[in-house]
Amino acid sequence: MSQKKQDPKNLFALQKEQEFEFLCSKQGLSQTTQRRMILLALARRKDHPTADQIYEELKEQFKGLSRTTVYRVLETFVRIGLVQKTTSLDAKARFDADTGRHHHITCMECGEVVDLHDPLLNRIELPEEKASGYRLLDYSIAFTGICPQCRAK
Amino acid sequence: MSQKKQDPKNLFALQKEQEFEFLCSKQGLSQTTQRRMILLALARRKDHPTADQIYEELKEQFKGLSRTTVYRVLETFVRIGLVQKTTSLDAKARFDADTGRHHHITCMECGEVVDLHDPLLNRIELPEEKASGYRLLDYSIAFTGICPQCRAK
DNA sequence: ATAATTGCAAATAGTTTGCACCTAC
DNA sequence: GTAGGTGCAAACTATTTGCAATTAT
Repeated sequence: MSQKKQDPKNLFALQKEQEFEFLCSKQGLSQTTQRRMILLALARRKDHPTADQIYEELKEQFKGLSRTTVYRVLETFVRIGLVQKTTSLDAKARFDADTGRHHHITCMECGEVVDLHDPLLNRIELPEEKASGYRLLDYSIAFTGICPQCRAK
Repeated sequence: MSQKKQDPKNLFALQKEQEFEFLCSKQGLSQTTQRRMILLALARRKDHPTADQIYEELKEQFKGLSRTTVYRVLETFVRIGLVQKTTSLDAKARFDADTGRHHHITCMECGEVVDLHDPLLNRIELPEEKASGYRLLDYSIAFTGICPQCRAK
């Protein structure tokens, strides 16, 4: 698979591509066509696509592309810090009987989630709707960290 | 299925049970044994279990319980506001090429996620480690709201 | 009585894995 | 040349759905 690309690369995408090249060399990862395409497809979008959405977007132009590769490449990108996942480590739904405003800490190592109650953090005022166009209802702060057990290791 | 319960109900669980009874009457929902058990199991825990974890915990004591019911009951609880989901509406992994600190708005209706860049929101200081025991690394604020398209409806 | 709820089995969706072939370095 | 990367098919895990049987009100 090899293909000329006529992508409308915006500045951000260009920047990401450089970061990609740098990180690949640094970590000894191959700069494959698939990785480049997947990164550019993601960088070009302003929403937060799922692996499947990226695959659907690319499969037309890049016939041989496999869904598996998209999943694998995206995980690699997360690992090297080129991309981030916006949902929890393991994408299972988790439930909480506490419906009051409170915050969560997710351990980066083991994925466990605990509550954080801190009145100081409940005073954030909802940003103006102007920029987003959304009607904002509530918020919750998602902290990432390392839990005591995992720190001990 | 019907069973006496000798649960170590803490205050919070007791409170939740009352809220459950109130919401059920108000919304014309049946107060089934399953619903009560699932709610108490969740309220008793201080972590954020998945539907499967709740099912695994309960299946010993309540032989006939079905995994399907646990999934359904938890979704019902979320719908009536008795419980909240800590992960995104659809638990698929979503990716973002922007790895700088920024925040997200998720539409409650359609599940779409967009970025929110607001320097004022980047000044939250990481709470002390004392309470949690976690080493905190970063955070992201998850706003919930209704997107412009869904508002229009 | 009757409408809501449950359990079961089967379907679906998202994601991961094993392995042979391919490609970047 | 060779280690790493990819594609395919098949496995797996989380979740949902159709439907008949059961239960709450």
